[in-house]
Amino acid sequence: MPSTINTAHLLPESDMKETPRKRGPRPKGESEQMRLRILDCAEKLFADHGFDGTSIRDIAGLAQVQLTLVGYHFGSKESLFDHVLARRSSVLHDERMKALEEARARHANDPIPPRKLIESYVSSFLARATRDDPGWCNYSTLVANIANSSRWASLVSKHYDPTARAYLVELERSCPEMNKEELHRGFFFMIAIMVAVCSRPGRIERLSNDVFESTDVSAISQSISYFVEGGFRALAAPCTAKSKD
Amino acid sequence: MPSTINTAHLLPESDMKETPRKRGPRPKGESEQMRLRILDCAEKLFADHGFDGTSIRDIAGLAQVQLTLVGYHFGSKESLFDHVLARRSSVLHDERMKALEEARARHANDPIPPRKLIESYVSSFLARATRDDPGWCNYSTLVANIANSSRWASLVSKHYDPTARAYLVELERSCPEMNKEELHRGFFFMIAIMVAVCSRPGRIERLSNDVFESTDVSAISQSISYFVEGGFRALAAPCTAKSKD
DNA sequence: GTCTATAGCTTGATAGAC
DNA sequence: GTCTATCAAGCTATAGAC
Repeated sequence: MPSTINTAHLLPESDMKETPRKRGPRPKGESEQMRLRILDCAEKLFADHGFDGTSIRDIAGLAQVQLTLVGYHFGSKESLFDHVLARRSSVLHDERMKALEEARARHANDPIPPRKLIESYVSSFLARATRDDPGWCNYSTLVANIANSSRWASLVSKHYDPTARAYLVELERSCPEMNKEELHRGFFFMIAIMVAVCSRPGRIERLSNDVFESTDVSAISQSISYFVEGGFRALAAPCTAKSKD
Repeated sequence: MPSTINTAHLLPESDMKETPRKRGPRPKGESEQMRLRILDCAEKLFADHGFDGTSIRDIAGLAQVQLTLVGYHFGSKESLFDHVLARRSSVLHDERMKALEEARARHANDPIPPRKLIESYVSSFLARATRDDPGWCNYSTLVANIANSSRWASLVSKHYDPTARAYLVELERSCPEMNKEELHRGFFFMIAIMVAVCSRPGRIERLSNDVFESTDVSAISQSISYFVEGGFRALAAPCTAKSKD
């Protein structure tokens, strides 16, 4: 089924029929293109079929590249998976840390409102996941698929824990009245919601027998913000929530 | 590595060395035991390594059963997966529907408080997932692993949507003032949190550099309830949450 | 129902020519 | 860097003896 996927936008300019492909180095730049194509196609297939459900052959086939080239550029299959994850997680890390710095600067030494932190963390992922960029869409699906898996736990930690820790530290400053453990749980809940939303486009609609037609992303983003902020509030003041019935 | 798992509790009584295993039917009841053992071991391996990461050979090996017996009892590998999922999802369905009926009866024609519905739905899963029953632990891990995967979406829907829909209908009665779409989103968020908590025991603790030692389940359960209820409240009255900064 | 044996295919990895 | 060719090992599924 990989063969039905449109990857024309990833392929070399043309002349695919007259040249039966010689060996040896290509015109400069082409090698890097192939590298990227492998990465893009691996990303897509890993997202759709999982790690074990995807073979290196599938990837090479979709990327229209020789089988051995995958191993040449990225080593083992696991190493390729790591590269796929790393490429965009570093973009997210940079963006999130930059947003954090800016928020700190804007609020001088005052604590940053929790809502700002929540929105900053969530939207950097969600916005990219729901834009037209097919690469980021595949990536977010992939992340969602492995987010709840113990098998890839250490890989996920490696790529995402540094950012998460930085936000948690700031969040503690923003909510000094909150029990730290509750706060960390809330942050964990937030991440769970964030990735789940990306993983199953249309799930909410289907559950309601397709009464709701549109998957209006910005509306969902806003719902997440409200929901998570309300959740944090409830964790901060459980006495209110404790009111019986 | 399956060989290192202790499955003594699943194995036939003994005499494993003197009988080189004859063909033909076993003493009555033994066949059903083998069936269950296959199911239990499949559940464990699917949870730990995923569908594609588990081979029928692994399952047969762990269950100490002949390779072909797996196919005989459960058909294809996918069909076996379906059986594994079905066995306990039906238990959950029955329990949840019973709890729903009881809540309805207790509140006569009055709407059931949202918090009751949330706790009922979440705790039926979470309580079993965190008790000592290894079968339910494996099952909850398995469910968490596939919850965010598009590949198993239809399977998950088949086994869980009927219950979810029933709770959603009741929730609409309980929160008549809420926008239905927001309410459905909130329910979806709740499920995301519920499964994520099961999937990564210790994740919260590790994110905080192991400052928090215990994975106190009942505390987490309560946090989820507060958080989700607070989230619903925020969705119901976004005007409050909308307050700038 | 249980078992042996094997068909028929796919897998990840690599040796070595160019 | 790219390609051909091939390997040993793994896989699911099934035919057929008992």
